[in-house]
Amino acid sequence: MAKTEKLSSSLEDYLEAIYLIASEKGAARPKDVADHLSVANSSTTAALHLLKKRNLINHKPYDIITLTASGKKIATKIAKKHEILTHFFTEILAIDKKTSDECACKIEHAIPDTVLERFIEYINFKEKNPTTEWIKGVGFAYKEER
Amino acid sequence: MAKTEKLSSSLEDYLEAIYLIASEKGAARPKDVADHLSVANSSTTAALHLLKKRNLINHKPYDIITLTASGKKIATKIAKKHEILTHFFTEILAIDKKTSDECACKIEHAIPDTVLERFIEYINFKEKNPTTEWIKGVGFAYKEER
DNA sequence: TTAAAAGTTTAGTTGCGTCTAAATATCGTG
DNA sequence: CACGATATTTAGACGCAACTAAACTTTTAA
Repeated sequence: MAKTEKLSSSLEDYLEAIYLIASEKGAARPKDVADHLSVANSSTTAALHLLKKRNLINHKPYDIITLTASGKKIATKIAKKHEILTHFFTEILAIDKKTSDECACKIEHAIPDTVLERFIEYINFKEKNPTTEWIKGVGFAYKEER
Repeated sequence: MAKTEKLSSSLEDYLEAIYLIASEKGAARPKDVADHLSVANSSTTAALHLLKKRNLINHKPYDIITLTASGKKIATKIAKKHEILTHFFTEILAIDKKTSDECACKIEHAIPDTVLERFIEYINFKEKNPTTEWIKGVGFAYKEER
């Protein structure tokens, strides 16, 4: 197994972009990634070298970019974080889509898995029990049980 | 009025640290700041130069650090963001204090004022109306009224 | 089928934020 | 009050992530 040092926010952004583009149109090209992230093409090239060195993507010069198995695993997790956070902002805090997306994009790299889990549980709880109180119920139950 | 370019996350951290230390023990010294942020003393010196250039702090070599009026205004806002986010994590998501603090510290720089306001309103609403549903009530009311 | 356009990479630069090492200043105590 | 401990600053370096400009490759269209 390759070294699993934490990715920088920047590299996470590139990986996520590749994942989203590939999901949408089959394969990602450097230009797509650069456009998606609003960076210069050469910045993407540099990032691709780093992601390839970590075995997260497959890429030969002038060719398309695909995710390796471990790259896909990480990218999926990042995209999910983004999605959950956006959902929380739009559906719970009633914030507009654009702002929600921007916030999610910036903070998704800083939210540990354990905290994301709580967001998910909280959202699910709210949606299944719209009239029940989480704070004094499940919230406190967590504090005692875990 | 001095140029009001957005502070980097890093400089916001230094400013917040100075504010917290000063609140607690009257005046902040470079060493206190360095310890608080777990950085080298010389990193703090560099940051102090930048904050002074922006007229956010008063500082002469080998002397204590104080906040200017505008520095205090910004620092207060950052500290408040931190406090609100920590409160949300601990009281709403029932996350432990340490993790909550770490998360708040990382994301406080990325949350726009408008979003923070929603966090505050949401927390207040939950605490005043523990059995009422925000999502289908006030949440949707916001969407219609604003 | 070839020339222009579009995409990609390389090379070199910059800014920021950190670090270590070394120089300098201040503080505290014998 | 002087000297050792502690704090602070300066100097110099590094890594990261972006940029521009220029070289090179691929695609497209006349």
